[in-house]
Amino acid sequence: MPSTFTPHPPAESLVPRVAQLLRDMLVEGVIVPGAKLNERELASACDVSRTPLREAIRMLAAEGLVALLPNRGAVALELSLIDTAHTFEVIAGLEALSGIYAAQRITDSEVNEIKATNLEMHAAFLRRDLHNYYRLNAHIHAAINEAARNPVLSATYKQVNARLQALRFKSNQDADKWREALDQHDDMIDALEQRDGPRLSAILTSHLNAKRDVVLAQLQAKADATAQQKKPRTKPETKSKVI
Amino acid sequence: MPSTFTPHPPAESLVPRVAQLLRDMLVEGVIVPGAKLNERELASACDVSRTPLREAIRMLAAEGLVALLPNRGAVALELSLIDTAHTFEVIAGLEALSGIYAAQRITDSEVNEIKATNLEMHAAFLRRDLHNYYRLNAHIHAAINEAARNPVLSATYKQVNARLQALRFKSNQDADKWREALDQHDDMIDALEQRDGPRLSAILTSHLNAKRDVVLAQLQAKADATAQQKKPRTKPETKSKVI
DNA sequence: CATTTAAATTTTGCATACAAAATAAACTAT
DNA sequence: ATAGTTTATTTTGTATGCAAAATTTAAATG
Repeated sequence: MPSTFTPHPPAESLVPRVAQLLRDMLVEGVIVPGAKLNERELASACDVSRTPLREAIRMLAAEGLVALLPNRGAVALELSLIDTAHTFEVIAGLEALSGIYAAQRITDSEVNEIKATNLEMHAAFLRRDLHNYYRLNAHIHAAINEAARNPVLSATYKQVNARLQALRFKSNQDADKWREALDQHDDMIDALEQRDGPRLSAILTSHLNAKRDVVLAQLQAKADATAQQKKPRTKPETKSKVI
Repeated sequence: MPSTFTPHPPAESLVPRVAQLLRDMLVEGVIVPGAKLNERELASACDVSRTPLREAIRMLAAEGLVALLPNRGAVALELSLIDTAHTFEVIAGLEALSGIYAAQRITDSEVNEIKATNLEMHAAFLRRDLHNYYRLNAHIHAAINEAARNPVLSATYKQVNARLQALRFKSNQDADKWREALDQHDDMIDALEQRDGPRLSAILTSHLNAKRDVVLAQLQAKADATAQQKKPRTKPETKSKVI
């Protein structure tokens, strides 16, 4: 109980706050995929008791961001190659759906905002500014989703998309594919301006499929590298702790 | 090791079990939309303490089956007309997506199983056997979803669909529309046999749109009736408890 | 008699306590 | 030493206790 007066009143309850903290940690990669969630540790880190922490963890489990192991707590979601492919299939479907409705419901000013963001993204590309490129890219996709004017769709999209974000696959990509992605974004905006839902939907689908291929290739490469690391000789002198 | 031998070992932990119990109660209508979930009451009904019950409730909240009200517990999901429309849009999109992949991945024996179920459903229609009609209908849609061979899609579909199930809109429908729905099912199977994904997808979309219209009309009618009920006179003698 | 206001009760939210299970450490025997 | 076994420690799962907030009931005021 804080005897020192709290600047902002008790605010909302702990569970949603802790859930958001954990969500951020998972999506930002502070908690890496496969890591186990120690209740005592996280509880003290979030400065709450285990009760609200556990309730938050259960919410994240229902959201698919962590997996619950009976009697063994929770671990951060770890997507296999096949899981990732499946998740991309769903995301592609949800974005395609967003595209259909966004084309019907988007306002002119929203289109303008997306156009502006797209230009900023091109600028980030020219500067090879990965961080802002990804940020602006995510912003465009989120804007299309919002323009679909369907909160159920938005929530579903965000939930599934968060699992992919937790992968943290923002590595530098092939220049050609990158340029291709930018072209697709230009096409998207064109379809949006013409309010051509089916075309926007098709572009989004192929865009997401291309992204899926890039991500899967990266994951595969990373997996190969890790496997290589594991047997450079028949047996490395000592188990070199890979931290 | 338990000294008193347990017929079935301790089994799994309480939270998943309680969550499924509550899920069933919500989907089966034992807990009606808008009803408040009393923790003490439900805990004793499920024969557990409030701790695992609360964790289960948080999971259902993340699944969208209940809403959490700060300091006021949880209430069973209550969908407005517009919420229902939004949810149907998402379900239609997810089923359309399932259709695309199911056409690519379904086996002959799975198609046969669906054909058989479809015939049983026709039989149920002839007998005006609502209960089995709805059961078999749900079974067909679930089978198509499974045939898409995408666990992420299946899970997402089930999660969103559960919210609609909780509406319990299984009232007797217009005979013409009903026949129409049956025709659409026949068409679906035809498209499946031909492995025509886009066609199956289109049929599923229009099928779901038709279903949405029926459900919305029913909800509207019910809402009108309730509104009517509310002012037959300036005030009914006593608040007649509608249980 | 309706409408506030105040007291009593219930209910939620959170922390703590304890048992069962899992994990880590220490020990023994080969 | 190494494998297996036993003991200690940690960690999870569940129940209980208590304070704050909300709800209900009763009293009081106009």
